[in-house]
Amino acid sequence: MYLGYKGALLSSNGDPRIRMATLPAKPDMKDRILETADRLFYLQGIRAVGVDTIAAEIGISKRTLYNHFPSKDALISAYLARRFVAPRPSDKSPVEQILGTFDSLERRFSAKDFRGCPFVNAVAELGEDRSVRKIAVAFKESRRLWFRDLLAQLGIAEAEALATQLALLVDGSIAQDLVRNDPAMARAAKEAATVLLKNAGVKVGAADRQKKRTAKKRRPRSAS
Amino acid sequence: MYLGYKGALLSSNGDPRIRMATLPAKPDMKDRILETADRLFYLQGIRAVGVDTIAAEIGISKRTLYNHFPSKDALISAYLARRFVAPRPSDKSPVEQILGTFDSLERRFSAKDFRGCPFVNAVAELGEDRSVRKIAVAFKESRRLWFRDLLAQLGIAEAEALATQLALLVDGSIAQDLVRNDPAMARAAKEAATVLLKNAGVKVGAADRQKKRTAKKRRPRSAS
DNA sequence: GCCTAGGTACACAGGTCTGTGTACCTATTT
DNA sequence: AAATAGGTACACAGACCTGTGTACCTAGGC
Repeated sequence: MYLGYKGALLSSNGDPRIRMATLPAKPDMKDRILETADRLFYLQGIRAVGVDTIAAEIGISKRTLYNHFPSKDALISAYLARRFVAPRPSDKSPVEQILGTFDSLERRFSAKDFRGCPFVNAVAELGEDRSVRKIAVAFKESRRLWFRDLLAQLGIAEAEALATQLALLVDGSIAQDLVRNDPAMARAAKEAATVLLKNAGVKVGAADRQKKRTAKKRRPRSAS
Repeated sequence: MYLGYKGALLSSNGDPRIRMATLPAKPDMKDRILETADRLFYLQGIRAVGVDTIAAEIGISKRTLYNHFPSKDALISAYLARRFVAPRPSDKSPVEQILGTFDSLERRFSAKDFRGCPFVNAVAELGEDRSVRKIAVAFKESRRLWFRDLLAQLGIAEAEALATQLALLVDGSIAQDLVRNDPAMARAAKEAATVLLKNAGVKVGAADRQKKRTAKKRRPRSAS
């Protein structure tokens, strides 16, 4: 027997007036669908997850899903749009923000539900789909520009080129971690980023270099 | 009417003795299947390509395909195994080999049939598939070790760490090019790699830095 | 001349996928 | 009280997928 969401369960279960007044105050069905689709798409792959699966996971009927999204493609687009979050402004120094990026990455790599960059994965999976490519490019460029502006604040002449290189390190560590499942890739990227920054004339303080709580079996003298 | 491959066409087309002696010397059906699967899997994605499509592309029946590979999974494994090519030994200096990697990448990026790293793509698409992950890790590690050994030849102390960083740049540029379709990502990676090498005490000659045929709108003084 | 290996053609089982149609049920608004 | 909005249950169309069954045909080796 299919029960669906709680409201249905209760109301099909005796006196309908028993149901709690706030129950059908479901927190926006559309959001629930999107959130579930996000999780499944990201963890298992877009093609690997059918709309049936998404609906079943929430406990709604497929019909309801299609009442909120006209097609799976629309759901995919919404999924990627939802993943496009701009970095929030910070009080920290530009250098701290730049290097902190790699600390964040390391934390995310350590989470067991990290599965690479959703945009890169989507492009890899969906190939030449125009809209997917478009949003993926926009995302990559937004992060590059974020780096560039921070570097510009530091007065770096080659901010453009260096921002691109930092973006390479970010995506490289993500790809490597996706395959290897090794959060140390983020540390390696941070060390490389530090060298690049220093080479561009940025003063990198020791506090920026050593932020980690647990340094596991690292050679202490490894320069950067 | 279905004709299939040339041998069938000719022999069903009048006197059977007309057929050229070497025609059914088909260059190993298995290889043809694998080569076609490779092309389609790589360009369109593994899940996106059915065995029907592969068979139709060659002009053979699906039955023939299944006589050579017991399942699609086996075909996928063979595809990835085929992509696992170790870098061939070279006479060039270690530095030239390392930096030449990025020149090769730029050339590959410029080809219109480049679609990222097949191993990363397969992991992104197939998720937690054990055998896929295994071969992908092996491939990534083999390249990292190749870098490491070249660096060791140069007497670099931190060969391990630096090799990892170079690998990050390689995969970063691949991911970025997959999304952006911009071969310049390889140049950016090469410039970053040059900085890292110099920082490790490697002497990088001008010949290593300037190998490109056409330098398009580059600031001439951009350090590396 | 016969046998075998490896093709071909074609049907089909059984599953999954996206997307729709339809009838009903319930809560809120008017 | 009636209408509306947004659920549910369920069937189904139509496509596509992997994989199998079967009967045939042909070239080459014995």
